[in-house]
Amino acid sequence: MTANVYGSSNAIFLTIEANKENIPPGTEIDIKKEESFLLPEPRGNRPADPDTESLTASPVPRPSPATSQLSDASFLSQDPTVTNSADESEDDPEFTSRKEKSLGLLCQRFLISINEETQESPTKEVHLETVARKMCVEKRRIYDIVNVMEALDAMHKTNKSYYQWQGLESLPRLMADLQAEAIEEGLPDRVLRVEQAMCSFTELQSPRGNKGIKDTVGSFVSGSSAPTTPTTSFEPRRTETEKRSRVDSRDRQGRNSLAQLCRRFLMVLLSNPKNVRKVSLDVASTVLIKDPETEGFEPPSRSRCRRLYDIANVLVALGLIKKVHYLFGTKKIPLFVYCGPEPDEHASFDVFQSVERLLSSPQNVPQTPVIKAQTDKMVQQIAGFGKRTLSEQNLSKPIGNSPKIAKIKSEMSPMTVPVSPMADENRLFMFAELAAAQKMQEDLAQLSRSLMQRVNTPMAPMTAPISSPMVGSAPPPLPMAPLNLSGLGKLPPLVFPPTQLPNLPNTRPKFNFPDYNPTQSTIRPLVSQMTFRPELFENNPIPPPQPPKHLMSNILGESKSFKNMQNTNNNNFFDHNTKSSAFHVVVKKDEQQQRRTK
DNA sequence: CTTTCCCGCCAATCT
DNA sequence: AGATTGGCGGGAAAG
Repeated sequence: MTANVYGSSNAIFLTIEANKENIPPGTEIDIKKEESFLLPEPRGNRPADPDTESLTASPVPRPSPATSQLSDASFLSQDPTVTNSADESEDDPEFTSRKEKSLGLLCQRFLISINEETQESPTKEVHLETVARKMCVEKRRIYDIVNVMEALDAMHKTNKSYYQWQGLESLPRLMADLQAEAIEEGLPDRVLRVEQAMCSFTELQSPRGNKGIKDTVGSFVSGSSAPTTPTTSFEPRRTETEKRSRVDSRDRQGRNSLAQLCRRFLMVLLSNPKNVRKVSLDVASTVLIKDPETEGFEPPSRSRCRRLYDIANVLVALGLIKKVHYLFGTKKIPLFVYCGPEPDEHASFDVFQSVERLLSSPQNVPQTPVIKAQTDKMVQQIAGFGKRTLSEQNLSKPIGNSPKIAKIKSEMSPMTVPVSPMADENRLFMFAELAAAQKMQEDLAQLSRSLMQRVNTPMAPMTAPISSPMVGSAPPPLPMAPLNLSGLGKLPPLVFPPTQLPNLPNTRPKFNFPDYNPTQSTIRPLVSQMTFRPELFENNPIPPPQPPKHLMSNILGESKSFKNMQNTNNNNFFDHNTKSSAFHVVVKKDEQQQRRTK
């Protein structure tokens, strides 16, 4: 009696109570698509913004011709799962849903526009005004995207309102740089500390008290860190204040600028080894926004975090990261998972292909007729663009003679890239890997190995490189290994659950992505199940956690939910009769819509 | 209710 | 001084 269905027309989730024994807390589920790709919710009458209207120059009149008509609510019918929500079917031709205006979608349209613009300009220069006009958005919005593009070295300013498009082919290299920079800066270390601090917050809040051992539920987030680059353990060699700012000096306060934030965000993700590159929103925001020395581990203010959403939306649109949710008790903790190109100085990346695939996926394409037509067009253009401009260096010869808009369904180019049996959704996000796959595949193990050596850190009980093929019945590698990091002597050890993970069938293909393996994902926690030992935390330089102010997921303020939970559900954190069981699995529910009643 | 994030004010910078 | 950029946070939509 703990499954509850919720969602809207475009995304339905089924919350199922999981078995505490079988499904580790924090099981990663979801696969909820990013909003940018969800279909717009037809909402009827909008209140009609009282104030805003008048004053602000709303440069962008109404909905763009392209999107204006998505009034058509008929698309709703196409999702049979949608049974609830009586709020649909309202349509107002005038009304543009919020989702249509999302930064993510905008970003994709931006790419299209850039394409068109650069076609006429051999110098690849684009005029922002023009682009903005073409996209029917106000210039301000374009800046958000441009800033991120700048951070990715995809474009740079040449003149007033003019930017030169440089493309994202060198993204792998950029990633390699960022990764190196992150390591130099000791970021992995920092991330780890923040995670541990968060962990302690969580721990303390456990209504069960924290004496226990296995009391950490859903533990902390961000799954990342640990094995992570054994990277840890290096003192921030501050030798590089200079390279710190690759984003040109014009950026205002640097640290808080969108561009800077974007790069650092990627750095945080890249602080982890392949396949374990994920961070929670709160950890990310704390690491990125707060000052390591002076601001402690309290998640930053709400407003300071908003930028992170902007960045994430753009990165999602580019297919560089995806967003999933990790369930922690009643909360869904957002995790950002890196799925961009593997850092590699020599590889090349094809964003357009990425976007193409992204858009080609029926699951990510809003299926409203209008939107669909729109995205189809985008796909076409992108396909063309990609061919024209990236042809040579395209690593993805696989698609060679492929149809421009290949409907990349479930079996998306299995012939070109070794793909493990994974859910479509999962596979969808692998496109970036796929782009550079073939070659990379062979180098991976080696790369990661060399990286580790380079960092020269003891690799504790981690028996095999994360990227190594799964072997027979060996238990899948945990995303985190017991820590034994030289630089963290003062940090309390993290203890893993003693229980053995069930063996997996030994039929796994040679090349797989543990993080995305459906089978595995149900038995292995995305984020560790580490147990935090407060008693070992004593001499820790890290400021002891203050009275918890928030839940993991609620970095933006106090968590009322949690308070309630503390008060009312105090003695049974795992109360299975509560809607908020600590163990829930959110399953994207597309096919069967089992509304359960309570 | 909480989370996400669009919108546009307005200040810092540039021309 | 006017124009560009872009930090920032209010508040509404979405969940």
